[in-house]
Amino acid sequence: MKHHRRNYGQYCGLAAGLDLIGERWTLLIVRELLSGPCRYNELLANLPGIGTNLLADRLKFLGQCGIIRQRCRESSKLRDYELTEQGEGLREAVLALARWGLGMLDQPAPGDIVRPRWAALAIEAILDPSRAGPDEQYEFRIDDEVFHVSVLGGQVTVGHGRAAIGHTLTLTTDSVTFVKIGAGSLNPLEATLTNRLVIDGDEEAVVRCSRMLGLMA
Amino acid sequence: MKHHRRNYGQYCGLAAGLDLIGERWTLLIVRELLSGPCRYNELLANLPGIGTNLLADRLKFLGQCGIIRQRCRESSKLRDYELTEQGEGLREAVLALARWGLGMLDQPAPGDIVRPRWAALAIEAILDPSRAGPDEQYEFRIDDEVFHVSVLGGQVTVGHGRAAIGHTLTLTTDSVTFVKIGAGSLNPLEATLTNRLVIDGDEEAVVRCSRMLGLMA
DNA sequence: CAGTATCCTTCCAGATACTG
DNA sequence: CAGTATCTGGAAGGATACTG
Repeated sequence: MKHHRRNYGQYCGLAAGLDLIGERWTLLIVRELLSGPCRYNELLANLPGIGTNLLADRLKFLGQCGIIRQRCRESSKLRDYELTEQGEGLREAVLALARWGLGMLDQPAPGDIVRPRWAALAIEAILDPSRAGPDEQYEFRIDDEVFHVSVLGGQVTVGHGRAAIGHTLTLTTDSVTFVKIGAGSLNPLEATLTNRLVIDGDEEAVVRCSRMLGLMA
Repeated sequence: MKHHRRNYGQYCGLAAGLDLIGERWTLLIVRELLSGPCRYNELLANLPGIGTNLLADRLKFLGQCGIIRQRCRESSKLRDYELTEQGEGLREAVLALARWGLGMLDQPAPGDIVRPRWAALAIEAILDPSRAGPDEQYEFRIDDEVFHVSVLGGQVTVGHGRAAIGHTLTLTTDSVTFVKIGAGSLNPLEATLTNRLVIDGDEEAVVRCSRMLGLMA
């Protein structure tokens, strides 16, 4: 006998949305899945503190709502979770919230954890596609992970792994430094001078990339 | 002896944002304030189920975070709450979430409540400023409240009350009908035929308005 | 690896009473 | 009117142990 899931009882887009993804941890699970399918234990590892029962509950509910689905890979018996089209539709909302949250962010509190993919989220949140230049790709090396930003016909996408074709710029940094830059609490120039940020590539590309990320006028 | 407010402990824009506005009711309070300053009892009345202590807690916390402030009107001793600039910064995130939630919304469940201002939020969520035409204003009469949409130099704003200058279109409907249209579960043409939606004004203006709201190609 | 099951703590809803 | 204070049952969250 399942009890009613608590909901706001309002016929309103926001309230209805929050009834689905407003509970604790849910949007962070979506954040993880926005950068690609994940296995159960990957989620558990990237969401320190969640507790396995809660993760299972959330995944089950999100599955019932049609926001995520389980993908069974035939090769191995390992299953993983991925966003459905509906779930992918949360990207804009997540980026908007992340952008706002970045603006409210200051220094990391002692004990705070960071992940390279959250820095990648920051990239996606702060970049302005309307300032994109001609087609090219950038490679971001954050801690031990690699991401690429590709500009293609005015469309900008951020993805995991190396750039498909040759990139015009390589940026190397650590997660904290990048999040700080995104939050505006660290000047990219200062980070470069202290060697916490290393940019390698064509000077013109550096200008185009910085402009797109809103780091210079 | 204050307990620690539960937080995610992640140095990430999204997690930091959720630490501030991720708790139950919080974003709905922000939603209310996005359409203008509100008094305590107004909030209480527009958020059925919240409970006075919880509302007080949330308002206090939002105040401490600098997301809202209390405005003391000298004329009367009545105080009201309004968003700070930081709080206003949540508009895009709220609209993005509302847009997504609208897409997931079906029919109102029995017992669901609706408010005209939530329908106004739906207007704001679905309208596409890039499809705005020349300067003009529209007046929306939803239940017993009036809102205006004004197009001014490509900028589109939705506000409470009547349009400042003459409007080229008047739309009359009820909250449920409008939210349904926004959710895509009711065809505006059908609503017009059944008289649940009445549009009055220049035919050209109707086309421009519908286009901006994404109700026609 | 991918979850259940269990136990305990904290938070929330709803009611009510009180204050300036 | 605009809150604060207190109480209570129930639901949600967190930690840990266990299982196919």
